[in-house]
Amino acid sequence: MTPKLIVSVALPVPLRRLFDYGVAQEHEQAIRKGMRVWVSFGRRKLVGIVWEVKTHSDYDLNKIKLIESVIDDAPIFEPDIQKLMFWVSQYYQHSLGESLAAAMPAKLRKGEPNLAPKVKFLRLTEQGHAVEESDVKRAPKQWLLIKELKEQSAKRSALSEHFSSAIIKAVEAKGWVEEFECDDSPVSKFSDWEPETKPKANVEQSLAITAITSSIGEFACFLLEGITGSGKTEVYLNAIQSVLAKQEQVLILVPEIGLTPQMVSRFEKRFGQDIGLLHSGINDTIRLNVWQRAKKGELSLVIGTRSAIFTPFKQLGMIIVDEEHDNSYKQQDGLRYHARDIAVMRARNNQIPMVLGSATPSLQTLQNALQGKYRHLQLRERAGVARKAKYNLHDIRGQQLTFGLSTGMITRIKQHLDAGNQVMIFINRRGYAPALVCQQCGWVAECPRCTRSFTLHRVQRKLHCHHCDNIKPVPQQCSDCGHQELSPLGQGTEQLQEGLTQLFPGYQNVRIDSDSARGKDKLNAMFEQIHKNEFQLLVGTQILAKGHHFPRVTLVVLLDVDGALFSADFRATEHLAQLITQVAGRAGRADREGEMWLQTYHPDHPMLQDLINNGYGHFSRLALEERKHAELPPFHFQVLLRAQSTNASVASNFLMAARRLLPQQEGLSVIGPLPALMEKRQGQFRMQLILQSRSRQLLQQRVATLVTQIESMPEASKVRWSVDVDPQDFS
DNA sequence: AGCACGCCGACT
DNA sequence: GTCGGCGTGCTC
Repeated sequence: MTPKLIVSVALPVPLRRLFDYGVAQEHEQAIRKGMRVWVSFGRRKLVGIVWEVKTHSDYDLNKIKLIESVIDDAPIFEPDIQKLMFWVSQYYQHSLGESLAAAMPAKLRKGEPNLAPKVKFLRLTEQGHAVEESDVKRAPKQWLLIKELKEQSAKRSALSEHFSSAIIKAVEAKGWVEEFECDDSPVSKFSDWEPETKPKANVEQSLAITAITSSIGEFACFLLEGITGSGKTEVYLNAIQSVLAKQEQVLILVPEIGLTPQMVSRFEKRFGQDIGLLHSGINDTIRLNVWQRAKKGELSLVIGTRSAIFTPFKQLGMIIVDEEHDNSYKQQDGLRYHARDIAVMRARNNQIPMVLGSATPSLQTLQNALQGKYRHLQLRERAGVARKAKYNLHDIRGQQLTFGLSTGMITRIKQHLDAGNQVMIFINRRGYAPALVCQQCGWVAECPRCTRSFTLHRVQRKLHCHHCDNIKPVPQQCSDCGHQELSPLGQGTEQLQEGLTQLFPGYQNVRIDSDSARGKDKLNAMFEQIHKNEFQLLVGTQILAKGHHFPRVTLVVLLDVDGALFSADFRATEHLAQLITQVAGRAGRADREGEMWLQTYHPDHPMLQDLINNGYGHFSRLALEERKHAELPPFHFQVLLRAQSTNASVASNFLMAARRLLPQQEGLSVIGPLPALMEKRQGQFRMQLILQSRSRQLLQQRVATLVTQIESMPEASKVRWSVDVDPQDFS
């Protein structure tokens, strides 16, 4: 019998189309768009999202299968997210099913029920209610627990914060207390909370707050440009307060490593509410819980990294994207979305204001602000303590370097240390040395899969390929000539740390990079130690520049700025300027101005000159002019078609075939196929085709048809290919 | 992407 | 004689 109802289902497969299934009569009443269903697909079972409920199908009704089961009794995707995700899948040219899967908490993706999680509570039994203080004279702690439970039952987890497990077990064993399960009710732990006294806003802050709050209830996008210490967070807090007062919710996006416990506690203290946190350290259970409570409207505030942009809300009133220029907002595989850009679309759909905050706005956002698409709010005054560090270029041409440091720089570091201050040194390279070379014949230890030199890690006694995670023991001899003297070439954080131990024996140093900060709380623990002045010399990569303020640091040295000046990536100078400015803003304090030194072989480079003399604001406007002349983003839009294969010509032929599908057209330029910046990685040859246009609409249309054509191309099944809209990274 | 089918080479 | 290599093709 042919089914009366047909549903189009979005499935987590890379195929850019929907699949029709029949609905058995028993499910006809229950099924609606946005619900999850189990379906059989080929030989496997998948969780899909119902995207359309209809009465006929264009597909062969004899071949159509029935839905196996309907998982949800209410849609997990409400109309606003449906609309957003449809736009996402079109904009990023990605399968709708995979896009929706990326927007779901893992547990829902796996088909687990969308039930409110049960939480264990403890309550008194009848016997327990009868217990008097005199009955437990010898067990005062037990009496305290009983007394507390006489008032009301409580979460087991909350009780175990004040009572040891021995005490809880003891009263359970006596039959006085029993466990029961209940929905996790959002009992606020801030019942006795009193709002902290709000700092008085300065003129610029007040202007910003008024501008934002007067846009509540309509779409408006603000660029809040404020140097570090200018009180951006205070502006956020005030704007949030106005949204919360209307019983609406706020979503705050933060970079991957920007979410510090200090920041969370600042929000908790101000608003006295539970805050939903979503970042890499949050497990699947809590993730689902936050998702559910935000959707029900039980959480007013959610702070999260990139993927938190997909969190459903009952009544979203504002979105804030902090450190908007940060690159961790761009997903680098699968659905290659930019959370900031989706946020703008979401705010527009929902007719709510959004705030993009940064001390160093991305050129894209700045351009939007300059041409009036976003409102530009600036905080120029330093509201509180710190003063900005003073920039200096240090010409190292013809200088003798010890561990990458000039003699003059070593003296300067010593002076700062002897004055009781901390010194921070940046080097953008992990490990001991970026290469291991044979003294005799010049052979370099190379990763066979990437044809790039291995990085020597002395701590782990391993060669490590930073492009594919390939790890090898350190060879004892050259594999070309057999010579036994292999020596490290170049310098990484490990070697610099070793050097600092030698050069400054009286001072403690610490290395902070993704090797040493592995583990979830390790990084925060190290920052804590730095604040306690347990270390005076801080060595690290970019990770050191994000999110933290170092009031004791009065000298910052950047060792390798030159790489970015001549990079093949046109955004390298933008990123360097952002790094330099961010670091400068995070060092120093009121009573002593910090200094910042950039060691360079190119002290006359116009970009460095402009940045140190005129600051980021001037630099970025000049950089925009350059981008305009070079016809690069944000003035022109790009889409990258990537292809990889074990065979270089297969990848290249595929892209050439793709290129032939594009008609010569006014306003569309096609570059390539060209090898990627990382030409070979993990044994795969990587090629790319760049499509570029002044018109986003034209580009979008051409890519859409191109992708459809590629899908039916025979060469397409022989390569791994993907589309990257607004690529941030050409590696 | 999976997953199976299918047709050719080295093993018990 | 079979196990298993990855090329090809399909998924409502």
